[in-house]
Amino acid sequence: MAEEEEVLGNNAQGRLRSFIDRIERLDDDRKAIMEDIKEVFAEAKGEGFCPKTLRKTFKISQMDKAKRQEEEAVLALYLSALGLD
Amino acid sequence: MAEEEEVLGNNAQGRLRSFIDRIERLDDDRKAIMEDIKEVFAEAKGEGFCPKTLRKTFKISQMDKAKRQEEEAVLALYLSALGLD
Amino acid sequence: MAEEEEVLGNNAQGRLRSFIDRIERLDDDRKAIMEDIKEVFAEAKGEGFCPKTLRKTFKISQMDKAKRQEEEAVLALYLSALGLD
Amino acid sequence: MAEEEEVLGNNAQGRLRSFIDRIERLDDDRKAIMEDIKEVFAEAKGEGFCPKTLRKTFKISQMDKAKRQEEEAVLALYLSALGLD
DNA sequence: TCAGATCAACCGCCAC
DNA sequence: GTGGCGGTTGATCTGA
Repeated sequence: MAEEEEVLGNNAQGRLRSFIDRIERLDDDRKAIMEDIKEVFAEAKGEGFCPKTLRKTFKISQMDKAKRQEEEAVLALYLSALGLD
Repeated sequence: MAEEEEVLGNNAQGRLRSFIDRIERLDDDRKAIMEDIKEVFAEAKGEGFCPKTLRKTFKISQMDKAKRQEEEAVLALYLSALGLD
Repeated sequence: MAEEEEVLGNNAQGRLRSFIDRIERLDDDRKAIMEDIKEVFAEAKGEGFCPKTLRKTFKISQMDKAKRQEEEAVLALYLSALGLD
Repeated sequence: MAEEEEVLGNNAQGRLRSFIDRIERLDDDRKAIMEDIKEVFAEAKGEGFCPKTLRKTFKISQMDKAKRQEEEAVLALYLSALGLD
């Protein structure tokens, strides 16, 4: 009946450890996937595609079309007001 | 013999589509994992753990992994300060 | 009484131009300072100091300023871990 | 003839301190300017301008026009290849 | 020239 | 509903 480590209760302590472990595993998976994504961009670059533009393209493909056009309209408005178009 | 959509060449166009698709799939996986992580935090919160502290705890547990490497870096720093690099 | 350029209103247009101008000036200042910083590093390098190590040294000197606050944060973390937050 | 702190030589040590001090001062200036910039954006927002678009506008105003149009052309090409235009 | 690191901007959540 | 905050992303700069 030791008292050490009883601040949270052994039960809570075990749960805490379990949660942290699960998070760690999931986060490792996440990092692995991000590596994979980087590889795809690298491969595309190796075939002559511009990585920066590729990222923009992907982002736009994910965006709502209406919202995208609305944002572009506001931008065009500002640019026009400054004579930059 | 249509000429439309030939700006990139059919080949390049197919490659582009393939790359974007692969990225999209990987990104979906990534998002799914992030959802899982959120669920773990939510579950922990449901058991009375403070999510914010949990996050700090996880971060610190990761940092401690990195600590050894940081110590190496500090060593290198001091060596460098002595012009021994 | 021309109507062109009235999409934002002349007033808003002038304000926009003013904001952009102010930002531009400030950003120029910022860039100039960053050039100065680079010059200091270059000068130090010219005297035999390792720029990379110099950067780390500077960063550490700044971090130590922040250390006290970090310690407060750690205290709060532990309090939180005990459910006392 | 004390030996302490002689690793770099007193001279080099003084120079090092001087460099770090200069960098610190310049960096403080830089941070102050960034605060000013943030204030301008906040003020613009207070008058109804969209901060995000404002930032884009500023960035474009700083870009070389030719380069900008070239980048947009590549983006349009990719989007077109994906049928997203 | 390119990969890697550093840093500022954006975007969600959370608390108020 | 709003403001602050943590995390993520994107860009810039350094060093190989």
